[in-house]
Amino acid sequence: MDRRQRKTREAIFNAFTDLLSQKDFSQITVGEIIQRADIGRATFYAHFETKDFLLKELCEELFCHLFDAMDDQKSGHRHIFDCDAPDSVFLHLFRHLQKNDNNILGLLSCRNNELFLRYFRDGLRQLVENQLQIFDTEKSKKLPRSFFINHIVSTFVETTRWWVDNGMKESPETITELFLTVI
Amino acid sequence: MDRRQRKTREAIFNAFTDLLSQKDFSQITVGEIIQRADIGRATFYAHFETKDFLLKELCEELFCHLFDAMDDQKSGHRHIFDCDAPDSVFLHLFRHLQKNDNNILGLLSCRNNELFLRYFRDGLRQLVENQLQIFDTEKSKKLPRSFFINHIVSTFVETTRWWVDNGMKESPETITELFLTVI
DNA sequence: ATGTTACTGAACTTATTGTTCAATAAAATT
DNA sequence: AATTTTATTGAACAATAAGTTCAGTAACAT
Repeated sequence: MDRRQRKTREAIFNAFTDLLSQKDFSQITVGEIIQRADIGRATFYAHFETKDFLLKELCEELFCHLFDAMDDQKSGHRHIFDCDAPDSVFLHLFRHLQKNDNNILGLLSCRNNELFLRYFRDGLRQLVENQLQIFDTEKSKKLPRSFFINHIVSTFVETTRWWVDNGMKESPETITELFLTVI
Repeated sequence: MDRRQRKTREAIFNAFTDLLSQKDFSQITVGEIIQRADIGRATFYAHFETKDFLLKELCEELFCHLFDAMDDQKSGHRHIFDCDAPDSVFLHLFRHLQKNDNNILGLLSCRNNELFLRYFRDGLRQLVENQLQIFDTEKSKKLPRSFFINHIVSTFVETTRWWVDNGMKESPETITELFLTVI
């Protein structure tokens, strides 16, 4: 990819995440983005069809990065639900989130958009589906599969949200424990 | 309240819920609302400052109605977590939702707005907080209070969402059971 | 009957979106 | 090094929507 393209793309993403941490997605205008990114209006539209697509691509970058890192580590780990096991996928996820390399948490905070959460959930859902065979307990067999997956995903998202909204005082280990307790 | 005011207010609410069941909140314009409600533009703004306030007031009406009905029945019911008990608050909630008197479910469906969900959660949170003393189990005592409340509320919302998105094939009783199983 | 309040409709300003295009600068190709 | 391709620019443009204003009219209350 052209260096110029990479640079403007980066500039747009940076400006956009900055703005997202300050205000709701729906109130961010293209004008603000290009002003902060210091690029021309036409350039923005050369890269992204709409603001929605910008969010979509940003999410894809962030989440693919996050979930790919998980996928690398998942093979061979059986005790996904043993919170003492240092290789718990969920613990890894919480640790990655805590680092907050690319400001995922800013976006996850409650003032932000449903669209963003949808991408996060979709990524998680895939991850959980891949691991599902591992935790067939007596309890889970009574439940419809999609319901059960949905519940795990939702609980993970809401746990993370609670964590962020309360200042992330707890360690990833503690949060993983809380999460596994309620599951 | 003036009959004229009541009528236009009603007309606006009706037009708005109609539109909400068809498309996302963010894509609904004031123009569409007033056209469908058959009122003047200035009239709309005489009633509601913005589209956001319209949603806010609509939610307040719907949820106050819903949760007030619950409050009427809550006193004296101790076995809130016993799903066989016919007086389970959650069962009542699911039943009320199934009736869908005022199209809450249309609004709850996944394509709709975060703002709407926030009001729903707020109402639920209050309800759950009021009932919290009832279910102090060994499990729940280990958890931070706000985390636990949040978890119950989230699980209720997500259960309902799953129910709606899957066509509401299950009876309120079944859903209550699923809900209580994962809690 | 009179005064008050709510609705109307049309015109208007402002803000935002998304497009177009000719000019320019950077990258790739020969 | 010269040439071609590609990305960016900036400004102008049309289209849509938000929100305001106000004089005129209809409904309500006393």
